[in-house]
Amino acid sequence: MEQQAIQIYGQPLEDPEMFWAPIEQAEQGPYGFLGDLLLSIASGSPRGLQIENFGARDEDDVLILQLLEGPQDQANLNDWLSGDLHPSPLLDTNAHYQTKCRRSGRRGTRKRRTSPWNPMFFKSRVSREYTRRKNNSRWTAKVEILVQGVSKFGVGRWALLKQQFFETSIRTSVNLKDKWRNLLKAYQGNSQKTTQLYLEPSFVEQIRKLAAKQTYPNKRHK
DNA sequence: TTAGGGTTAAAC
DNA sequence: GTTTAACCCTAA
Repeated sequence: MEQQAIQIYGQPLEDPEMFWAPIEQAEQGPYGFLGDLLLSIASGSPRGLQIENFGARDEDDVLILQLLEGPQDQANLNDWLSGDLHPSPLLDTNAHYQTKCRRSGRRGTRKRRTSPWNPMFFKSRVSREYTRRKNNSRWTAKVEILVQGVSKFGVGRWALLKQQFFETSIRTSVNLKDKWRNLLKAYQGNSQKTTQLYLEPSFVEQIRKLAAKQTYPNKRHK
């Protein structure tokens, strides 16, 4: 089957797996953000376009906006990128970020790496760090669901947990596993004084009990 | 698919 | 400069 090359600002997109960029929401939320626009690409062709919410709303949920399946979708893609369908700060995301997305005060949702989505970027080689790493959105309320899932399925059943408890979440099964490991590091045994995430003491106790009952690491489940 | 070491950016 | 937590890599 023929594959239409994807173009952004007239530049052919090489072969990244994914790009992301912030998009503004029409009505201002706490951070003037609706979320991140993500373009998934597989084997040189667009596979999906979605919004990844974070900050302003539930940072874990993913809203699939549109699946890009046919050649006609290139037009839709261009509309999205040019801001015809949605206001987008793609041309100067850094300024956008600095002025609108900065949080002050103690700890909060982590900032994301500034989006590389601009013409300059596309003229040069696409680097791995920008295409692969989606860094640092903080876990918040969903930690409770993670613990609930672990208590139901046990430690190590991450794929099952993902399927049952985090179906629409951006968190992957590996993310869930990593988060559990971090929770244990933070709350198991020793001091809690350097822990960044505050959890209710009773909730911390719950984690400790689970950890004691079922130590990590655990043996593999196929 | 999971366990566990490694890497990174934010927080301190 | 050090620590924390999110994310990456990959053998088995």
